[in-house]
Amino acid sequence: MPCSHQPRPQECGRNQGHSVTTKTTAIDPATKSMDDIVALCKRRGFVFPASEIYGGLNGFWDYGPLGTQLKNNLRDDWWKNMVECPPLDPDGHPLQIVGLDSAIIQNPKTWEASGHIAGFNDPMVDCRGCKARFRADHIDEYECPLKPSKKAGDHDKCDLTEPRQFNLMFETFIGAIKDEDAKAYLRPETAQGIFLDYKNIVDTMRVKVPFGIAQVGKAFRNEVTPRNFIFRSREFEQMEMEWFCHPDEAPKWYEFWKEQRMGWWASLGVAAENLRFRDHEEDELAHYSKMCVDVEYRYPFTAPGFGELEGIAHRGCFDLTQHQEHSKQKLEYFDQEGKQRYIPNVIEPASGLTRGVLVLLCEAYTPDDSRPSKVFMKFHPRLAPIKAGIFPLVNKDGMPQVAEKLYMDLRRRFTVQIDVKQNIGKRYARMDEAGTPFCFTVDGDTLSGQTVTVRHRDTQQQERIALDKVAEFLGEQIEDGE
RNA sequence: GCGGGUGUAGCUCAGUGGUAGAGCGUCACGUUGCCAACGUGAAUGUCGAGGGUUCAAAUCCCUUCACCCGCUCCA
Repeated sequence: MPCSHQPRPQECGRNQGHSVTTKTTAIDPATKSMDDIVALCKRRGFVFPASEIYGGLNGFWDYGPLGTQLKNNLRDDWWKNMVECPPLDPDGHPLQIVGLDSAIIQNPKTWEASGHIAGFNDPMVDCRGCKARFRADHIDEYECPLKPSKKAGDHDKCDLTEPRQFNLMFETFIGAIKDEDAKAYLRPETAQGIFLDYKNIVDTMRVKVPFGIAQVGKAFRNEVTPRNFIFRSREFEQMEMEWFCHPDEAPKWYEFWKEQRMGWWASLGVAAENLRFRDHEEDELAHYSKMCVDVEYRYPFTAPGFGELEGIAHRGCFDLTQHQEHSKQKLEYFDQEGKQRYIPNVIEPASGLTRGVLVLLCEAYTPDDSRPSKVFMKFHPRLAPIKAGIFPLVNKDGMPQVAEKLYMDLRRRFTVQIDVKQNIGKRYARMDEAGTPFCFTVDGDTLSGQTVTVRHRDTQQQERIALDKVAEFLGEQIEDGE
């Protein structure tokens, strides 16, 4: 679960020694307009407002055909790097991480144990005079801007509303009868499902501490103010991994995962200057956390400042201890070699998948007045929703037939599109907005020389390659990037 | 939740009480010889939604919803 934080000025946070080097050619996000990005997302089928024909629904978004593909590609890359081919430990051995897909609705006791029911139900008080809202239990700390010399506790009683409950968890009811006994919650984070299945996994999967359990899935929070496109929505998707380790080794692994996670984001083509770490101050740490650092991105709406993308938290033994107490099930780990019994500590890299999609969209968005589309989406080829467009230069002289054959060939391995309509420039322009890194064009020389042109999205340059090497070319480009 | 702004075709917008419009995009046919070319034709709207005033409402009034900005909130 990403940790909470207050926005801070840019100067307060600095990259703290991560060793990633990325070429610094990125466009300043402050020059990108969120309105333009949102408009392109709709125009090209990345993201739509949810239930738009009924006027939409605040805090909910649909991922269109290209957005879904982009999100799946990001999710798959995370899964591959976390579960299927996890990083090597400092000694060069592959880490052990297994996958999980737990239920969205769990026994409600889960959320009592995790602290969410207590933490999600802060009674809030509004001041009618200065329109401020604050926690009822913080009433003495609050300073009213209208009466800066006075504390909120000094307000006239009639200025303050009664304390009101704000429940940030979505409630639902199990079964057809809607009463308190049937009340349940949509999970506000995916992490707890991992702790609930921790014992099952230890018992069945032959894992030994240290090991990890990874999960990708939806989570729901009844946010007070959904804002900034898909940055804060009420239904969102998380990618979380809980790393279980010996308490003595937790600080080491905390540093390890911090570096790993930053490295992964950089590997997706996110410019180093738009990423940074920000350590949480002691007073902003969540109830469960001993240490927490955010990976932050410079979003167009936060620039020149940064906003949260992923949180790496040292959760100590809080969660397993809580669940052990509440469930009365023994969740200790027995170390055969060390002959010791203990509750593992947890390091949690938790990122927002949908927030990651937003980062990819913002980072890829590249205005370019020199081209017909005026803008193109510079996705890393590995993440691009469409890998290549296949075009006959003109729709005659046998070119469509050759293009069709190439398409039928490539579609088995890659997400590709064929387009025979209208002129070639229009087709290139559409692919620029979709962020398609390559276009293969069948022209007159294809018929005689068995070659096609490759048009590169970022440079608009063309080169000629053999028709029977196209699949190989595409495979290499997607593996290595451009 | 508070304050301000916006809402008319897929997009950008015009229309201030009297038959719903333009450009771009989309689609079809023709054309095409590498970057949204051209010709002809076509589709697309309860003017965000609901209610009210009026002979008549995109236009005036009320309510509501969504989005944007600023607060607030974000375990």
